[in-house]
Amino acid sequence: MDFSSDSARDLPATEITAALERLTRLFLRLAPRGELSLTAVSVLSLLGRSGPRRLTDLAAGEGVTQPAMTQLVSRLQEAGLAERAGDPEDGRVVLVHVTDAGRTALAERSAARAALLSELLSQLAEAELDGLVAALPAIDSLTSLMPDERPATVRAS
Amino acid sequence: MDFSSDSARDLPATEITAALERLTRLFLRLAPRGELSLTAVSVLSLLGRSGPRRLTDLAAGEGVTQPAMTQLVSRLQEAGLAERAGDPEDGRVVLVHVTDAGRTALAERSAARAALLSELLSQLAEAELDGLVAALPAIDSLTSLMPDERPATVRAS
DNA sequence: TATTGTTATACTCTATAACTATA
DNA sequence: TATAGTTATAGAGTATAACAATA
Repeated sequence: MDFSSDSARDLPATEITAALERLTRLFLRLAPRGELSLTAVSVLSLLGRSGPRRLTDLAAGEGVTQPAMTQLVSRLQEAGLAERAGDPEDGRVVLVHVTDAGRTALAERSAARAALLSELLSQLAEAELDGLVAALPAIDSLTSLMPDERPATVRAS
Repeated sequence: MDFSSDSARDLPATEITAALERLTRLFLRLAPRGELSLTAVSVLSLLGRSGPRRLTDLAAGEGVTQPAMTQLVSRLQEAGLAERAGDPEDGRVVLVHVTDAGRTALAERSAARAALLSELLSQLAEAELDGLVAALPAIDSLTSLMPDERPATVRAS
């Protein structure tokens, strides 16, 4: 094998960007109406994995403003998916917990999404699917490289 | 090589779904504020590639309602990125054109995105980058499999 | 009548600015 | 004073329903 030429390193990021853009659009349109927003999913998922978090930390981690997180948590709370609790060590702090209903909703959503995507994946050629699997490590790395502090406005269409 | 076992076909779609979901979120947060929405980009891109289109066709193709497309085109027009023109053959029809400013804005946005992503890609190991490139055909197929008629509400966080 | 597009209205999610409460 | 969080208000983008104009 020749490791010195034709490296992927030489490929313009433009191609990958374009592909990711189409993929993002596909993924957003895959969502049935009335579902949890991507930020909501991300928050519930984090709370489920790592336990209660401060509202400010959640806002910073998700790249949204503190008021936006206040409102998201309020919506989650009204839906019974999360709860606010005080911090005994600091009266100003709000600790956000995921509820059992929140865990259930998250699991159901994941299953539904996987089913939808599964249907699409089943239409891929074997080689294409292998390619997708080969990309998983890169996706893991990329997403862990994501800076937390970017306060980007997320617009979805 | 063994093509009969350990096929990617056997992998749970759950893993791929989760990875693509994280990737989508990363990509959405990569966007500087005040940018064009994904639908706007998709519309301008289509108009640039294939020429003027009817408003109804654009709405169907983007999976949004006709009123939503009316409003998007109005915003694009106010921003000078697109224009409305009548169809001499059918007085009811509005043909949407991209302007030179629209082409420019699209090109600049693509370049900016590619630059941001490039920075992240440069931090990947060679093998990871190769894996990402290997996934491009699958992403192309997936996005072309996307049904046009899904009227999903697009929520981005 | 059917089709094309717009207007009216409401909802979700976001932002910035101003505010309250605690440290 | 500084920090944590909320409230107030506005804007983008979407939907459904009702409408106008043309075929």
